Amino acid sequence: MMIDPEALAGPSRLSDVVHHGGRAGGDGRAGLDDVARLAGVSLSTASRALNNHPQVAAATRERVLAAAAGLDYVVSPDASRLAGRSSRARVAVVVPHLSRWFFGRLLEGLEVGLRDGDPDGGAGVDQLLFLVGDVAGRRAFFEDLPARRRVDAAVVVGFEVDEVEQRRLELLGVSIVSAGGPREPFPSVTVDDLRAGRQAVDHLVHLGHRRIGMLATADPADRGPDLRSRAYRTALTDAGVPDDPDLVVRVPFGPAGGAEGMGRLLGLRRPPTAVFAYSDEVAAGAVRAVQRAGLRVPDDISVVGIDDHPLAGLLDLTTVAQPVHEQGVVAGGMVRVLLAGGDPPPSQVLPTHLVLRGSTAPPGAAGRAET
Amino acid sequence: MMIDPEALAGPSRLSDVVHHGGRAGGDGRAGLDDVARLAGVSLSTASRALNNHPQVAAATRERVLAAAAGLDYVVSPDASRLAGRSSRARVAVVVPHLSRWFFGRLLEGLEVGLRDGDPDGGAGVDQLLFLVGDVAGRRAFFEDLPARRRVDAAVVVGFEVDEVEQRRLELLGVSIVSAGGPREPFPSVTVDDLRAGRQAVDHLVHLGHRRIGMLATADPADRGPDLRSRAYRTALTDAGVPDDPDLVVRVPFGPAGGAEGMGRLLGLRRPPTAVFAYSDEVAAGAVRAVQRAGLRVPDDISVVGIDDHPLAGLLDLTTVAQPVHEQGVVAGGMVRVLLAGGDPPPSQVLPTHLVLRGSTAPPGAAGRAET
DNA sequence: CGCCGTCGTGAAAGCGCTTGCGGTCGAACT
DNA sequence: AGTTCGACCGCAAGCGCTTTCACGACGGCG
Repeated sequence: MMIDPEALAGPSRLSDVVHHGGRAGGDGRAGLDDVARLAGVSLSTASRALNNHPQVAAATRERVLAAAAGLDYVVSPDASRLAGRSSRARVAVVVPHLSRWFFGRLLEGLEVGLRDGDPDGGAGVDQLLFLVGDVAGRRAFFEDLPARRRVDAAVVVGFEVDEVEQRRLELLGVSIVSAGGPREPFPSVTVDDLRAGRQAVDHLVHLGHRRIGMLATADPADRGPDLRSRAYRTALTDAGVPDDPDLVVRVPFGPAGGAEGMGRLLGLRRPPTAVFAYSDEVAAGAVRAVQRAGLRVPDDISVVGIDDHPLAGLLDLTTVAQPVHEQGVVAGGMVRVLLAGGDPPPSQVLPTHLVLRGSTAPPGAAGRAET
Repeated sequence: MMIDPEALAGPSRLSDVVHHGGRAGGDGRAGLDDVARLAGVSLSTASRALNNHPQVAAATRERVLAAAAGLDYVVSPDASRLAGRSSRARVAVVVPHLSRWFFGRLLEGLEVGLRDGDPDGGAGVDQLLFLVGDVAGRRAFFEDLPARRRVDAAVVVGFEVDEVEQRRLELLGVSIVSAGGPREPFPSVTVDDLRAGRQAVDHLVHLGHRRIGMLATADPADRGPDLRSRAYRTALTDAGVPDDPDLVVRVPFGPAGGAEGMGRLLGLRRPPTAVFAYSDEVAAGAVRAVQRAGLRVPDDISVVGIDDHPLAGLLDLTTVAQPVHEQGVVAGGMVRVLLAGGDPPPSQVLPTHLVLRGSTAPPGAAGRAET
């Protein structure tokens, strides 16, 4: 340890916590040997008792447990692990962003999925957070593999790993689960982006729109096949609408990007009557841009997004909802299965559904804004 | 390890990675002894070389490093730690929510603060994530202290710890930094909520409002003195406006809460002409409620929030911006100082500033919406 | 009443690494 | 040329646990 224990605030005032044992106020630094001594047993027995080995007599176990409690003892995960026992499992959570609602929400779900049904009150699994947002961070993560040798499993959240990254990941030597992203090549839980996209665009088509724009995003780190864009294209093709490349603009993620993109679309000789945005955050920017241009949503232009972001309701945004929290929960469950040594669970695709709100209407419609 | 290594996808295809050493395709499970053998030195020298001890000859170091690289070796953090060395430091990140923009954004900052200026390419610090959102989780965290013995420092993000929680935290025996929350009792980085509140409310007062409502939040887990509410009260007192308890409503955090609260305010015999919301998310809901009621913002009612949420611009929301990302960065820096054994750095209070947008205007104003 | 299977417990051998304490050897001294 | 002194390196002792393996003490059996 390079850490100076004295760096903490003055003389610790924890004398009133416990002081059964010899050491006054067990300071958490008591060793297993202290416990054993206090309980009047050997190191081995103490260890066995604490690990619920069946071979120790109930009475002895009690004594050890009491001693441990008295000394305020906690096993050293490092030593425990070194000596072969699994201690509490550790999982790497690899996530590109955290300020976007989707990721944060998914992680909240992941946490409950990982902890779920742990009866002994102990938090089930330690989560090591790896933020790989920018290209540099991402490269560093896959190159240096900082999770190496320190996790028993990993979950990759919301982004696609390419061939070589995948190979690097396998070097971790642990099970990997993917959540909220493409469903290759690990056990994963996602939604069907293709279908979600179709739900959005088909909705516009059903309303009668034919000239439909798309606001796609171009995050340098979030590459991979953009299924939502593909859905857009096939939906239009299926509807017999000719392809018009001008109608697809690629913008940075977020409201600003959405506004910018919508600006571009509005600047076209023949602007679209409806727009499908990559996500609600983008859609929100788009709506705003429409309004700034003196037009109305949905009267002049319909906008549909994806996610059902908490603020989507406020913006009265029609969107395709996806179960974000649940994706996390399910992923957490998968990780637990894998940690328990189970077979890789089958990937799951969770359903999405269209949420009708006030940002879409038939082309040229009027007076439907308040519906 | 209870983890079955075979649980991973079939026969790993990593044979093409490296295979300098004796072991074909170093599988990351090579030990320091392997490295030493390959480099033709003793265990101790190998260790020293890898740890950049000055006492090893440059040539030897090179040889060891090469061997390590060849074998694709990584030290076992557990063993390393056990043996006394700090290995990579670990810090607990304790955070109540993750789906709220503020927290996610702050954590992004924290990550860069923790990693900052680490020239050797290694990710500076391991972050252990602890989500303590609900009361149960919070209780569990402080009671079981799952971070015990596994972190070298902790940062508490965005919430206040009470007396007994603080005492529990000290049991961790490590330095603690608080970020984005109340500034007691640890080294902390925050904004002055009192001042931020004043900026918001004073703004309304300066515009000429006298009947000003407040949308406070009541998260069961986020207790502690609500400085923003206090700021509201003193601002009004200073302005000579009599106290009217009806004008303060306490609602759950979020847009829904904001809408609900605004509904209550609008239902008053004499509704306010302006409202100060605890945060932008709440303010957004409030704005929406106003519009749903057939009134206009800011013409009929002004609304001001706090945060400068990314979507605030879209909603044209006047707000008091706070440097969220930066709070994280600074906190990360503090942690690093503490980890390095430095003295507890002084707490920092970062500045906030009013961002004027279209959701506020003098009472009874009209036609300023587009300004 | 002595033999053997169980149950409960200890002693001791590590897990993979770091490090204090010498030892070796060539270079700089006298 | 005989020493002295660094610079480098190896030996071995742990770090705090888990876990074989072996051992004493039972009780039930023949």
